[in-house]
Amino acid sequence: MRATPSPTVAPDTDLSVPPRNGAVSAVFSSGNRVLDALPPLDLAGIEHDLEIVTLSAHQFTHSIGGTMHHVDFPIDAVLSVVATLANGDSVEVGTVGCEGFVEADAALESTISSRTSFCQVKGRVGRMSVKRFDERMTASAPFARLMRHNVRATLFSAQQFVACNAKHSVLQRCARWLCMTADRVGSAQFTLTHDFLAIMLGVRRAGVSEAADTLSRIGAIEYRRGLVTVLDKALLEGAACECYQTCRHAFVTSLLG
Amino acid sequence: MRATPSPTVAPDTDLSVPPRNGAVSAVFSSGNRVLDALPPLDLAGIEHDLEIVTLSAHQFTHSIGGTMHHVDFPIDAVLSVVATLANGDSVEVGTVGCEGFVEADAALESTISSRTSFCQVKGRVGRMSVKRFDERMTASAPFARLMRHNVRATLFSAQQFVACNAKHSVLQRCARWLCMTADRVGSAQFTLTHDFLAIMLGVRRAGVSEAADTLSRIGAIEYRRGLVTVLDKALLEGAACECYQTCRHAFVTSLLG
DNA sequence: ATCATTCGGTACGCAAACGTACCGTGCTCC
DNA sequence: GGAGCACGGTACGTTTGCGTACCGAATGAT
Repeated sequence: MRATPSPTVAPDTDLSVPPRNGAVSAVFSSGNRVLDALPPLDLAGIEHDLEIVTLSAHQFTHSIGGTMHHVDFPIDAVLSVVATLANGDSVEVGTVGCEGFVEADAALESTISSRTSFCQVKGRVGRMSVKRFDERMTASAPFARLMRHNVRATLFSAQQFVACNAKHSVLQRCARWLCMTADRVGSAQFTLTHDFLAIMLGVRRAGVSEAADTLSRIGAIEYRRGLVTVLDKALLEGAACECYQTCRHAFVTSLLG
Repeated sequence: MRATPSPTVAPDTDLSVPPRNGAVSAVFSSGNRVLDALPPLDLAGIEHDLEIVTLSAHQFTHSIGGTMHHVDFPIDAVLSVVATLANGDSVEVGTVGCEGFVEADAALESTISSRTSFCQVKGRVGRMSVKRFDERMTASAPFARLMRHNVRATLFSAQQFVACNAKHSVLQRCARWLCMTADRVGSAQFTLTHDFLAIMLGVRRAGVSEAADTLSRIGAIEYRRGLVTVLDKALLEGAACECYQTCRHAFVTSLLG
């Protein structure tokens, strides 16, 4: 499931996938950083509320306007939240990996999905029913606080992308996206076609191909038929706009309570 | 304070400024639609928690990273929430009028402002201390619910702007902004320089001038040295992208409980 | 009344990104 | 092994918007 990590991606990057503890560990670890940031008492029994679901690429998890039945806490899957415009174009408005959950609405006293979400990079999520989620929001102040802080980071990120889309180049945004996703899958390698990244960024497919070519030439990535490999994370970060670090910081902070 | 309404802007537009009741009315009305959507019991005594502050144009209300001392519920002022990029450019990531409040962070268990906000169109806000805000969040479930639903609409809007900035033209975005602001000030006339709108949209000043010229030619607006007048709202809406209606709908819905 | 400043109309060349298209290659499925 | 398809490299002309600059008009200050 997990690709061989590239030596240039530190396995303990703040937002990368934490190792899941086996039976030898005294403390349960879900693999999702938000849940794992809970105090032990508030994490207690959470394994019974989580169904581990393996999502395949492009599988939908939430539909705009639909009733939200469950909340997904990604482990090594990466989900995309998209907005669909009147002409049918979809643009990614948020990416969620092990540092967050889908959807934010659940923490805002709503049971209707305000956006459509789907699996961008295949992997596992911990799935919790909205009922259980609500019960925990009510019963556990630390749980509620953590979820709300995560929503804050989600809002912050969306706001950052507003500015990013207004001001930064296609190359910068491509690099940013790849950085963010590399952190989230916790691996230097993941599947992604130019076509899909183009849709997510709201640019041409050819534009992504050009950017990918540039990033390959400088030795930051390698691209082979839908499979990206991050060869040099530092170089990739250098090509990305500051939005990568800014958003990353927002999520790291949100986990600190 | 309120300019003569243009005949083409309905005075009872959903998001426009509601009339403030005088002593003749049995029910207190704050002039902010979120607060006024509260059940009478939960609105009780709120006038003692609100200080009516008149903001002048470009006056800051919240600074990124700063401690949040108060929450502002606009009455006829319009506030802008901006993101500042590494090169110093500021881009508007949210606009708040009588349909909302600043800042969302207060409803997400945070007392640190995650963004900078300032007054875009001069007018009044109802200012509540964070302490009182928190007390009401705890004491009144309807209050908390309303605030959280408002945050949901704020997040939705930010996400919409991500897609909007990726896909819509300067003309469409200018028209959208003017529509939104006209609703929020509840008047067909307000002060705004091309320069400022350009900064907010993240485009050139000259680009806004061109768009304003186009909108003037079709008879949608009139522009005179920092003073816009919406002559034909329907025409203006026609020039705007769908994001105007989409976001408007999100906020209207958020007020319904 | 005069002056300085703010604001917006307009224009120039330029760069980024667009829409589109064509084609080769690698993969998958018979 | 061959057919069909998905994917990406590349290229064309076009459009949009950028950066910049200049100027005149309206406004406000002295």
